[in-house]
Amino acid sequence: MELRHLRYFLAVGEASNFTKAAARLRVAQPALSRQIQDLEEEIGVSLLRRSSRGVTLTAEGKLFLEQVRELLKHADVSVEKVRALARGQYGELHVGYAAVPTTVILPPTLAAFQTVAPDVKVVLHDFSSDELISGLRNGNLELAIMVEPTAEQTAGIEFEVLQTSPLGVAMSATHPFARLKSIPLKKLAAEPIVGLSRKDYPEFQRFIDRLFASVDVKPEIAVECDSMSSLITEVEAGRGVSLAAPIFKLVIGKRLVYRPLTGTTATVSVGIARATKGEVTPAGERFCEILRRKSVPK
Amino acid sequence: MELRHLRYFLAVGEASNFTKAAARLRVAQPALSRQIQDLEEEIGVSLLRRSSRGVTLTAEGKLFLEQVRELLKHADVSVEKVRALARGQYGELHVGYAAVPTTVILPPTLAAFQTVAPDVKVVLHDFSSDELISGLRNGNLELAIMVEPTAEQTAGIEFEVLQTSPLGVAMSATHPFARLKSIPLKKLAAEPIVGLSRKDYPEFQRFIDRLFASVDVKPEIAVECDSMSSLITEVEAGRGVSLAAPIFKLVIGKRLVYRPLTGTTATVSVGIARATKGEVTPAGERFCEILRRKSVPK
DNA sequence: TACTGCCATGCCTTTTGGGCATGATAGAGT
DNA sequence: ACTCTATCATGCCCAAAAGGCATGGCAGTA
Repeated sequence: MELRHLRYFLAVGEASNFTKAAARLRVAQPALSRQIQDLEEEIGVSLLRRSSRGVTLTAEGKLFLEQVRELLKHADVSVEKVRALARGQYGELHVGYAAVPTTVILPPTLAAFQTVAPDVKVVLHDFSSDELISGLRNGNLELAIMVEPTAEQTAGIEFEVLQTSPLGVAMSATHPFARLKSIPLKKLAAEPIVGLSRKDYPEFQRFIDRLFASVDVKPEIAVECDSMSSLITEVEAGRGVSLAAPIFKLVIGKRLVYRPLTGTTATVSVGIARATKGEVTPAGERFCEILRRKSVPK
Repeated sequence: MELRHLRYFLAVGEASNFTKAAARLRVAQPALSRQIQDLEEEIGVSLLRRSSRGVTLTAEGKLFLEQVRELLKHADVSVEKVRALARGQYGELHVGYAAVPTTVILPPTLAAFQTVAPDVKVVLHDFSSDELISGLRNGNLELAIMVEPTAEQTAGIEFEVLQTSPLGVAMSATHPFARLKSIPLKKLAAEPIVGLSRKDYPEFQRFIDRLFASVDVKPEIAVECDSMSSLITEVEAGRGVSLAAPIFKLVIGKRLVYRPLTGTTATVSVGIARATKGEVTPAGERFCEILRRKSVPK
């Protein structure tokens, strides 16, 4: 039994007439006749009652016709799904992201992506840097949108910068720094700093080190937080100030005050990370394209 | 695209190796290679990654393989269903029945049928004679197990007798007849009779007429009931006595008393009715066979 | 380096689907 | 009643396509 038999049977069943069905199928009537005979012989059941005024379906034929309709539909849909997957318009896309640095780009990217590829299920994973990297390595994540990882993390990981921003400082409104328009690096160096956990965010530690190397100080890390919300709470409570990028303003609301950092040219970059060996699906590629487009500062 | 392509792809996908898949399919490896190439070309997506150590599925290939598994399974099941339908082991069987006359034969028949054809959904319809006949005529019923219909009803209906029984009389325990061992027809003729409605059970009226023609009396029909339970209630209440077959004893419990009727050789027959033109499915035929077997008095 | 296992390609054979002409049949129209 | 016409089946032939065999290219392995 081949799909041809089923297609032919469907045509005959719907037309109740070999001649017309044959015309619709663009084959000669005898050829069609043969194929249907072969089909009936193979399944061993007579599906049609022939008369000199057309054909009618037997009970078995009716049942089979239903089944054949479903079957051919299923076949079409299957092929279409595979094609859509290849075009990046079907499937699942697991995207990891660092919540704070992506507050601006991620929502419009998602929206744009969903209009372009509505049948792709985007699964978002809000992870720490460390979890993002290991997610990429073990294949649970296809892409991660995150702060540039450190050299150790980068093994087997590709990183593509999307946006680079200057640095700033976040502090509680009652902190003395809040009266300044901007904070010089030297002043910051003397202040206790609320940081991110070494374990989950190794790049933070490295970054701090490099930043303060220029002024030859090792700042005091007052506390290491394992999430942004804890960090904000700690800063608000006055345990210290925090390094931040301008985007940080969006998530601190009125709880904290943000001031630019001067006396340094250091910047922080956000971008797309992916496993060097990991295959990126067409859907992933599309997602990246949109990300790049949305990242161009207007 | 033909089922062959799908079968071949399934084999290759499962073996991850053309050569082995070809062996399993009993075709030469190059032939298989070609078919898979054709398949990939047709759907326009590469499904396999060839290497010199076998093949691996691409993401698209994995998706397609799943689909193909379902599809081929579905095809098998469909054919099997059609064959089962042809063998009378699948489908729906609408059987109408007269509740009282079939109390003995129907349950064991159903039980036997369900062990023989477990995948046939038997749909039972407890109808009046009139409803049974029209059900057969309009095709809602394939078979009906009922009391022999009258000549008018029989147009376009075939009837096959299963069991014939003598007649008796049912009455309340306090009725004077209850003290007799049997009731002569002549005595019955003088008694008010509780009958069945002319509309729903036309054969009842005819039957009464023929029965009493021999003694040349027109009995008084005290009340016409439209169901057996009403009839029993009326008889129990003393509105009159009722004609009955021995089987009636099973449904009256201790509410009524049953006595044989003498002075007549009249009998009542129960059997299978079907539409002369209506096609009886193989399942229906099987059901009839079992009915016949179960109807042979032991 | 030779070897082995794998898949692809080229060429030929076999199978089979399909076209054309024609036959058989039964209802419709005259 | 007879022809006409529409319908499906059959016989025969051809062409397309599936399949087989031999072989080639490639990569990991002994």
